Amino acid sequence: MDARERILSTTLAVLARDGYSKLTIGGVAAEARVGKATIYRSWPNKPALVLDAVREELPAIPNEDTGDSNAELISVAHALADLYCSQKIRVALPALMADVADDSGLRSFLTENLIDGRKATSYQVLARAVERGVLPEDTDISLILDCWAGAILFRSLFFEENLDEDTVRRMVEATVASPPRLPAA
Amino acid sequence: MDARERILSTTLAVLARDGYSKLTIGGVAAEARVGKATIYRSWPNKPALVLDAVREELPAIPNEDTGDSNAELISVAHALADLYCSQKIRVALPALMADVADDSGLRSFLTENLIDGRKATSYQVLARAVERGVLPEDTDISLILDCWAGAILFRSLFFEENLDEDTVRRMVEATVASPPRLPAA
Amino acid sequence: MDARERILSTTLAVLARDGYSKLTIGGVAAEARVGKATIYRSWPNKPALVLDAVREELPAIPNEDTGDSNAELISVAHALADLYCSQKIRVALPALMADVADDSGLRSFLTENLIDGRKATSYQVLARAVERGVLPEDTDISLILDCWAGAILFRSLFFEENLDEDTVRRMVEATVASPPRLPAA
Amino acid sequence: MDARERILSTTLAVLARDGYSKLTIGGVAAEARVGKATIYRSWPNKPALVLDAVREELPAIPNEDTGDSNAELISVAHALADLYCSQKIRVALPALMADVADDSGLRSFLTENLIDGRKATSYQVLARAVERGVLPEDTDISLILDCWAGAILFRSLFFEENLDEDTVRRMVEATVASPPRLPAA
DNA sequence: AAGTAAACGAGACGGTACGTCGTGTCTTCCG
DNA sequence: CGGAAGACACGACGTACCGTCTCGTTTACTT
Repeated sequence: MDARERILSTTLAVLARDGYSKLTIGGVAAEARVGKATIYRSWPNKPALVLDAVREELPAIPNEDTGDSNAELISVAHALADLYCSQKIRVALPALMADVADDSGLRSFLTENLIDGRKATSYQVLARAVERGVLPEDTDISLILDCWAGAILFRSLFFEENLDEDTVRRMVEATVASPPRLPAA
Repeated sequence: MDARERILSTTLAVLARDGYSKLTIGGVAAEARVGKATIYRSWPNKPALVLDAVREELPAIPNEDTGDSNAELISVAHALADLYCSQKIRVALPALMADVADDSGLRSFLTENLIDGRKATSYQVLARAVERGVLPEDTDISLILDCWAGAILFRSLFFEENLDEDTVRRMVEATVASPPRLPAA
Repeated sequence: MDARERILSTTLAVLARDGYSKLTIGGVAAEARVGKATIYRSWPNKPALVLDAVREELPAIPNEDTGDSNAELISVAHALADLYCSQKIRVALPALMADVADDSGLRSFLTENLIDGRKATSYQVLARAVERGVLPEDTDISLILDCWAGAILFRSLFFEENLDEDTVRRMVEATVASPPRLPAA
Repeated sequence: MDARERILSTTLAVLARDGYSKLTIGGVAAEARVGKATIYRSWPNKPALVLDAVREELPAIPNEDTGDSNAELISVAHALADLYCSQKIRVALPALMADVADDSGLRSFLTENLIDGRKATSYQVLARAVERGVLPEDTDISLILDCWAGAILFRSLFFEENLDEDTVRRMVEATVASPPRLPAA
């Protein structure tokens, strides 16, 4: 087990045990039996380290073409819920968002790694639904996705409440019944 | 101008000028020509101070009964957008959410002060729309509000993008055309 | 029991209980059920207060003319030992000496109140011994007194050791046998 | 020039310039371009730091066997005078004595470092005088030394007066003529 | 007896120093 | 010779007292 692995897994362990604010580069180094410099050689600061540690093994968005767009849409929404309600994300994301405020490089890194890929995948699923006529031509796909993700994240952040399966389904059904449209161009 | 006022207004000024992470209790104290102890006498820590400073003069949710529920719904959504896109909130909210993670007392203080009141007011407006038949009896009002707020906040946080007037309108229209329903009970 | 008395006796009590360094004006005020300003109205600072509190009821130097100068000299030396080994003095004097270093007004107040009077009295006793021929005409009385007081204080300060009765007697006897002389003029 | 040296020499400089009471750990750190933690890593508090800084380069007690015990005794007394009247000691010792009152560990450190060694050396010189018959067999050497040191220190502390050469000589002569004896055992 | 002034308790206030902690850089020394 | 160990400069933390300053509220003296 090389240093990098030990550092990342220790980071996750400390994060889960002590939370983000009590996680310290020095603390992780000590616990991973690693010199601080070894950490700083690979990551410029705490949010970068945490982001790197958290990034992996998060739920992905399913993009299998099953022929049944309704089912696909629901599983996309579920995947979003799984993502934003995962323990790692709940513990680290708010703090990362905050720490990242001073560092636009890190900000885009975060957005690209956690958000953009999943949004692109989700977009493909919804675009397929449009092609199939399940959603109208002028559907504002991006807005739908942000509503879904936003609702999920919002409840997670402020109410410590995860969207349950049924609620996700009702939200998706309502959206499908009448999705937001793109501007008239 | 007494100490409390001087502290709060200095806090807002520093927040706007330097951002949350560079705001320091000692710095605010010095700039407000106040002893640090005077701040600590009234607020236990930085997030509490910032929250208190930020809390005031944020846009409220309009709740006038105009007879036109469609217009009312749109102005509620606009008010939410104004809230979550206000400079104060954008600068402070992510950091507050993060700092608050270790302190459930502060967490509920934040939720109660920034969220709950506005959600309750918004709820009344939507409930009126239900009474008038603009929205169906079994509308999941709370879910609608969290979708709206979530979408707005999500774009603000990750894309530094504020929902423009037209987008808000399209989102509301889609919701009204087919709102999410409450579970079958 | 008026304020002044309450303050002084509380000061002595705190001094005995907590030592000089842990004695604070605010603490004395609280314990004496007195406002801090009431203390500051009468004493400019902590050493002044403590000095005032300590000053009273300290052993005086006996100056009775008994006809037996040898006995008188020994009781003077004993009185010095009693003074510098008294609990009040041991607790407060070093700290007073230190605090007083920045304030020459207070320094002379201390010297005058604690030292000068006793030294003058002691001087009289030794001068009487000179008159009687127990000590030679050119005895350096002042140097004798400073040797005695110095030895006592020195042992008290550095060795936490009080000069016992026998040691005092032997010191005095040696001095009487061959006292230091004044410079040849 | 490493940190330790820089700290100690800065401490001495500040001590001489500003006095003990205005010497601050933070101030020394800033002036020595050193972090406060670096000081606290090596010294637990201000008196320990000052004691360590002051300890070096203080006059030592001469212990050369010249064959002339009278001259040796006088130079011992002179060395004591040089010690207790040295600027470093005058500035720091009273405050050290005071601060040390709460910390018996530091107290013994002080005593051992400043006093005991010199007293032991002085003792040897006087013991040699006893061997040579300059002083009687049953001389209370320790009491002599404490008288000398005490007189010197006493005048330095309370009268800001240093024992001049002649006075030291007269004090020593008187002592030699009739030293205090040990208890009859 | 009422009115007024002084002294008082309580404690907020601006400041200064404290001693601790974490950061990110740098050096030392061991395997 | 790469990496652990940790010293280092820096700066914020939250606490404790300082000495000053308002506040009301007793007291106790004047009228």
